[in-house]
Amino acid sequence: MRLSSSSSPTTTGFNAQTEEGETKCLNSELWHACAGPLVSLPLIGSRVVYFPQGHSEQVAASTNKEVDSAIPSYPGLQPQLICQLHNVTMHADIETDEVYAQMTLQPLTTQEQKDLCLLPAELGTPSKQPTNYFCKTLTASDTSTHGGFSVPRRAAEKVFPPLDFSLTPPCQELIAKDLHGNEWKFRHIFRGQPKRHLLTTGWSVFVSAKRLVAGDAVIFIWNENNQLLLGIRRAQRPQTVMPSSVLSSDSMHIGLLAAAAHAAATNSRFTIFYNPRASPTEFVISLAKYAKAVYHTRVSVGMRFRMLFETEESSVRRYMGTITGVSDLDPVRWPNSHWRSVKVGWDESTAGERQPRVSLWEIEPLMTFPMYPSPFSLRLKRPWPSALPSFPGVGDGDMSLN
Amino acid sequence: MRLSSSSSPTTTGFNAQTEEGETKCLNSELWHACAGPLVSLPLIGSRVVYFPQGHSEQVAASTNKEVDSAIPSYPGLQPQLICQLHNVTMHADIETDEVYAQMTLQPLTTQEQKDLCLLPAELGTPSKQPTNYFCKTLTASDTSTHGGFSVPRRAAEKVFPPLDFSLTPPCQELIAKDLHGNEWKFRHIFRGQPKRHLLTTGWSVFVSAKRLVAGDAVIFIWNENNQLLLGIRRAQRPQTVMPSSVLSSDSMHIGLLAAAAHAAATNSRFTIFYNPRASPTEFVISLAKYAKAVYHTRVSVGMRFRMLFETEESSVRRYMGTITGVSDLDPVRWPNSHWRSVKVGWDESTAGERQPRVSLWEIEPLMTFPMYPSPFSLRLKRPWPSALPSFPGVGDGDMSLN
DNA sequence: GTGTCGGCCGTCTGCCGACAA
DNA sequence: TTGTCGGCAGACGGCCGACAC
Repeated sequence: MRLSSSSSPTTTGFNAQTEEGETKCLNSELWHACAGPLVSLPLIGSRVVYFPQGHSEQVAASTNKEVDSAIPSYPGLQPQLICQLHNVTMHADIETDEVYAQMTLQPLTTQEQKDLCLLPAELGTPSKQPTNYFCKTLTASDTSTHGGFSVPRRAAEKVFPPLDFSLTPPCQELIAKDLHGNEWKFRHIFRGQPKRHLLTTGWSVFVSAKRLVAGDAVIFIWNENNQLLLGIRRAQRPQTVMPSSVLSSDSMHIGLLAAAAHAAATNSRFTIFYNPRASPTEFVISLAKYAKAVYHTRVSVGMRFRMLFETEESSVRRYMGTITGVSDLDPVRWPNSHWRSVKVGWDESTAGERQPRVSLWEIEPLMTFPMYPSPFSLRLKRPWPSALPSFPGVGDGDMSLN
Repeated sequence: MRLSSSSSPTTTGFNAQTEEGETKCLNSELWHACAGPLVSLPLIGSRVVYFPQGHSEQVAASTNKEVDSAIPSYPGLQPQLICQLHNVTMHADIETDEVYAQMTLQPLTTQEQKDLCLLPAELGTPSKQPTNYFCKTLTASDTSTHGGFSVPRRAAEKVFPPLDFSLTPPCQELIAKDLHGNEWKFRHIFRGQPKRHLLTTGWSVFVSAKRLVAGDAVIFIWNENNQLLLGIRRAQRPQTVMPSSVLSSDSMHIGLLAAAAHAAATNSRFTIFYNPRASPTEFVISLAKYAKAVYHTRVSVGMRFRMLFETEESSVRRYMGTITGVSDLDPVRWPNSHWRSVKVGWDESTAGERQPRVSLWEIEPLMTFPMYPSPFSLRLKRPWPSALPSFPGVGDGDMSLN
C-alpha cells in the first residue's frame, strides 16, 4: 500500500500491483508491526535527509563485510543529501518474509534548498503501530511437530474474535493473512485442564512453510476491518545473512555511493532499499526531524540524554547516557558529517552492544537549564558556510565529480 | 580448491577455508559438472579480458531488470579491460547450491599492455569435465515421497561401485559428498521385476533438504580418489531469481561500472562474481582466446559458422548459422566494443531462444577458402589506434574519469 | 529399461488431558 | 497461567513387486 493513499473502508489493504511483475504492495499495519516500534517511514512527498554513511552501514551489515579501505571516497558527495521523497513502498522478502522499504529520492537543486521552508504536515510523525495485536516468542513446544500453538490467554481474549462458549469445547476457525496476502487457516480451540487457548489444525503447516524455529516470534493483529493479520519476526541468528553472489560487497558500496553522487550531480532520482531489521540505524530521516535536532538542539560534552531502544518483546524502553564527545565518525571520507557525530557513554553496564556513537536526532537531551546556551555548544564548534547558514551540506562548490 | 594448486593425492579436495568465516573451497570436478560443459575458468595468474557489458548482462539477469536508461555511461571505461587474474575461487550458494566463481582482477598498466606476449600455458584451455559421471533429470516418481530414486542401469554400472550379486538382494551403502562437503548416505539396491537399480533409504532426506522437484537434475561423479560426488542442477524456473533487497538494481549496475572504472584508473584490484547458470554469456575471457578470435580470425557478412550449445542432458551440440552483420551492440554507451559485435542468423527454426548477437570468440567460422582475405574483412572496417595496434581498448587518451 | 501404481507396514504427526513450574 | 509430556489414533512415509509403455 502506498503511504500516500489513505485507506478507504472498501480497500482491504492487500491490493497487489502486478506492474513489472514484481511490485507488490502490502499491509501497512502488519509491515510496521514486523518492522518494530521504532521504525517510521517518512511521508511521500515530504523532504528527507539521506545519509550515504548510514546506507553504507546497512550494506555492510547485509553483506557481512565491513567497508574496505579500497573503496574510493567520493569527494563530490555530501555526507547528507536533502531530497524529495517521491515514493515509498513496503515490501517483504518472498523467502524469509523480512520486511524492507523501497524509496525513490531526488536530491533538491541548490535553488530548492535556498527556498526551503517546513510544511506543517512534515513536523508530525504519525505512529503506525497497531493497537490490537499481540507478539509471542515461540517455545520449543510451539514449533515441535508434537503439538500446536499455545495462545497466551490475555492475547487470545484481546485479539481473537470471542469464542462461543456454549460449544463443548468452544472452538472456531481463524483465517489470517500474512505480509504477502496469503491466507492461513487455524483451528482455535479452548480446552485442556486447566482450560487454555490453542491453535491446532493448520498451525504446523504454517510453521514449516515459514521455517519457524523456537525463538522466532509471531505477531497477530486484529485490524479495523476485522481482518486477522499474521506476521513473523525471526530471532537474529548469527551469520543469518549470506553474501550475495550477484555483486561483490565492494562494488555494492561503490554502487550506492556512485548512484547517490550521480543523482546529486544531476538532480535525478535514485532508488534505495531500507531494511529495518538488518540496518543498524535509519539513514533516511525526515527533514523536519533532522532540522529540529541539528538546529534547535544544543548539546555539549557531559550532557545527559536518553534514547529509545526496542526490547525483545517488541516494545520500547529508554536507556540513559552521557555525551562524551562530538567529532567526525570518519574525518577522512566524511568530514563535517552529522552521522553518528556524538560519542556517548551508557549508564548500564549491560550496554555493551549499544552503539558508542549516535546521531543527534536519535537522542533526547536532558536540559538541566533549559534553553540556556552551553559554553561547549556544538554549533559554535562547527560553523557552516555562510552562504547557506540554514541548510548546509550542498552547493558549497565541491560538486566537481562528473 | 584454488585452481592454481595441483591436487596432491593426500588432499580430499574439500579443504574448507574458514578465513573471514565465509570463504569455502570446494571440489573442482563437481563445480564444473554443475556449471556445465561449456564453462571454463581462466587460470590463476593468466591474463584475461573483462567485459563490463557482459557483467552488466549478468546483473540484469540476476536482478530480473534490464539496464535502465538512467544508468550513466562511463566514458572513461573501456568496453574491454585486459587484466591480470590474481585469484579464482569456486563457490556454491548455501541455500540453493547454485555454483558461482569469484575472481580478483587487476587491470594492466599501459606499459604492461605494451609488453604483452602470450605465454604458452595461456593458450591451452584444459577441459575440466569429469569423465566418470552421470546426470539424470528427476521424474515425478523420483521426487515423490512415495518411493526412492530409480537409477538408470548404464549409469549405475558405470559410476557406482559394483554390487555383490551373491547377496539377495544385492545392495550396498553409498556415501556421496555434495558441493559443500556434506555427506549423504543412500541405500543402493538391485531388486524388482524386472531387476533395477534403486536408491531407497536416505534419498528422500536428500530431496527434501535440497528442495528438489521434478525437472531438476542430479549429477553423480566417481572421481580418481574413489569418492562419490553429488551435485544438483535445478531446472530454470521462470522468475526463479528474486530482486535483492540490499541494493537497487540501478545501483548495482552503477556499482559494477564504477568499480571497474576505478580499478582501471588506478590499476588496482577489483572483485567480480561469475554465475555460469545465471549469466547469458561468459564475460571474463582468457586473453589468448580473445586475441586468437579478434586478431587471427577474419569474419565477414555471409560467412558460415558453428557454435556450441549445451543440451538439456548436460552435453554439447553444435548449431550452425550465418553472419548477417558486424556492428556495435550499443553504439552510444559502448562504441567499438567486441562484445556481441556479430549479428547472426541461425539455421534451425527452433533457434528462437538463441541470441541474435554473439561475440567473435564464441563462434567457429567455417572457411571455404581458408586463410584467404575476405573483401568484407572485419579488421579493415575497424582500424585500431596505431599506438597500440596489437591490443587495443586501453590507453587511448580517454581515461579522464577520476 | 524405467515411470507409476497398489499393497502393506512402520513411523511420525498431531490432538487430548495430566502435571508441574 | 502455560511449557512439556505420555497416551493414542490416524495419516503419511517409504519399501516391495506388478505392470505398462
